[in-house]
Amino acid sequence: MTIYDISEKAGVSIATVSRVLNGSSNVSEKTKKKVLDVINQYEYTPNAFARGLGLNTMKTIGIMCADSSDLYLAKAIYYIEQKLRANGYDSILCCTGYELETKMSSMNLLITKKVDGIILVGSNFIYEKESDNKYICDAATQVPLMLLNAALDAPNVYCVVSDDFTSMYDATMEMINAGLTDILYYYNSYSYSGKRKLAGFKAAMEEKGLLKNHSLQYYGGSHEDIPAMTEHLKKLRQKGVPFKGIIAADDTLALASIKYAKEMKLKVPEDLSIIGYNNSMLAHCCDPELTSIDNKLETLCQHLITTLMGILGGNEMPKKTIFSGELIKRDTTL
Amino acid sequence: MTIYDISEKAGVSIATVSRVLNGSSNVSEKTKKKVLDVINQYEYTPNAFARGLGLNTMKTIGIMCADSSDLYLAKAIYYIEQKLRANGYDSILCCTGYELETKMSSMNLLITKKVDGIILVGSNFIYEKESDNKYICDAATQVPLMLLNAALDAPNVYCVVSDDFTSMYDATMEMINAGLTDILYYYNSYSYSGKRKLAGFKAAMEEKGLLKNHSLQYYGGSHEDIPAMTEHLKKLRQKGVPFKGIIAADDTLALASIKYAKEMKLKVPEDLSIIGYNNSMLAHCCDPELTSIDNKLETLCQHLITTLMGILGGNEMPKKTIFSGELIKRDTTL
DNA sequence: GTGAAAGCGCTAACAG
DNA sequence: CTGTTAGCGCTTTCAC
Repeated sequence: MTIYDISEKAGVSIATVSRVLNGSSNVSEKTKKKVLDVINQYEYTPNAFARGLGLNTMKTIGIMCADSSDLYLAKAIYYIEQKLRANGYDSILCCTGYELETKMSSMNLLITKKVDGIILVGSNFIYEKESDNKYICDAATQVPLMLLNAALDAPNVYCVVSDDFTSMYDATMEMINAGLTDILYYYNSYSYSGKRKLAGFKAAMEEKGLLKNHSLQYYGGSHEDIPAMTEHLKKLRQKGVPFKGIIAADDTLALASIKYAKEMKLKVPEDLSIIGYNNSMLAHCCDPELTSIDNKLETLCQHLITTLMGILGGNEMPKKTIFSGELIKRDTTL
Repeated sequence: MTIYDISEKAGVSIATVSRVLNGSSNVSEKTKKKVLDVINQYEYTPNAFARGLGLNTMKTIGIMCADSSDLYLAKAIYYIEQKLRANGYDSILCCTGYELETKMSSMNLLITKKVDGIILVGSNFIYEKESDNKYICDAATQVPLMLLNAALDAPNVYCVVSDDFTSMYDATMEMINAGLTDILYYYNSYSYSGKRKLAGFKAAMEEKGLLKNHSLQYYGGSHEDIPAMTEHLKKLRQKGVPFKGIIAADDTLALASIKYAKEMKLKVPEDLSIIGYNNSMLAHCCDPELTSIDNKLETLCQHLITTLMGILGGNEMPKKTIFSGELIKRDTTL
């Protein structure tokens, strides 16, 4: 069933059918109804490929994320997909993994598929070495590139970020002001936002003259392996590293910290204060419940989509937007 | 840059270019190289829309899931997307929500977009009322429909399921054999697999003559609201419902059960045994760590994709495949 | 082994 | 207000 069949059965030209299909003006109510009746009768729907060819768009946006099963990324994808569809766009999802090479090939694939834009979810797409970010700039010559929680200054790339630096700075200050001096920063990523968080922590600690050699503790294992993280902390303690507070770059790491406290018979927060990041569902999963930084993910996503729609609509849009986070206090801090 | 440009620059016809592009036979090595050189030189890539129009496929599969941020569904999506791409297919993701109406509209959208197949992730797409499943059967007249952890006997729909009945039956028996008699089944879904699990529990309990009126406890609130689940259990105890064991249809519910035990100063597993379902990362998030049923999600996904690829390749494939689960014992059971 | 040409189904400019 | 027609870029017979 094509537009030709419909036009024939309705006794009009294909142009007229196309017009009613696209809600175009300048069709008399009468013929409009006539056409619509035939369309409904035969349950005709236009061929998306043909339309795509003519319009040079199929109204789809590529979403890239390293791992869609990561709690935080999954939530972001959920928001983004919903909001895109509310704007008449579909999403092609690409779980790229954490390797540059697979990211590049996913990017190419999306470009080849002629998506209208690409959203990079999460800060791990930006690399230290400028040349490693070339794949993003290249892609941006073809379609608008949106970064969620990452920043890159290049033509046609737009960033929406949470102010991780300030969030972390404030959280650290809060812990310091509660009287703690030995505070550990426990992190597992050198991504864009990872570095911002770390900088926020360092700034606060240095300001108070509390930063020590051992203050920064990097965990290099699997992102989901909580027992391994706990083990890592135990080793630290065995080595004699002292700490009364842990600020984690991620709720998972914070959860591992709570487990660690339990295994060491430390009371939380009396013996050990803990702050997490992301304010994910995990914050409710533990005992005591986790104090965590909320970075307003839904707001970020909403803004990102609004921006993208603006760009696709041909409007000038801000290249970078920053939202501030908020510390949600629960029971792992004094 | 089109195939015409290439053909011109290479001094051949577009047909020849098309042939080398599609790795067709019957092109002399010499002209092949000539064409390839031009293609590489201009970094030409064929227009996916035009190709789609001609071939009537763009090699994309629609993935529907109620909520991509649900821990279990997110994992499934991750596996599925990766395996699809490994087979040369892309995924269009649709987060449908839990309403029938939005599911139907998502389904239509995917059909309209002319995907090559649709995967329904999770058992909440199948309804009690047969007429409510019509949207699936209708869609299946257009493209193959794959159900993950759900079953529906209809033409062109294929199911890959975990044997939830047996998994739950075995787990229940195990708890009974450990000496418990007052066991609560705590669930939050009447989906296909939800009902299978429930049936497994009931079968075991009835077999031992232990099923009581209050054995089955339904939680109707938000899927992520752990405090609400905990509260629900407290109310139950206040009402005088006795239980020494909880079998949860979901790790989240099990986690809430652990929280409940803590708040009531009950020792786990001595005073209260708990078994969860899905063996998600949550099982490691709690203290004590959660005994949970693993339903081999990756295996299911792998098989589902293999089956789908077979169908798309024109092969006869099994309409329903069942895998069995496994109880992973940790510290919430005796 | 290669080229010419007929679609694929739709949109949009142009003519009436 | 409606119809005619020329693409959109590729695949695929069918000749040569």
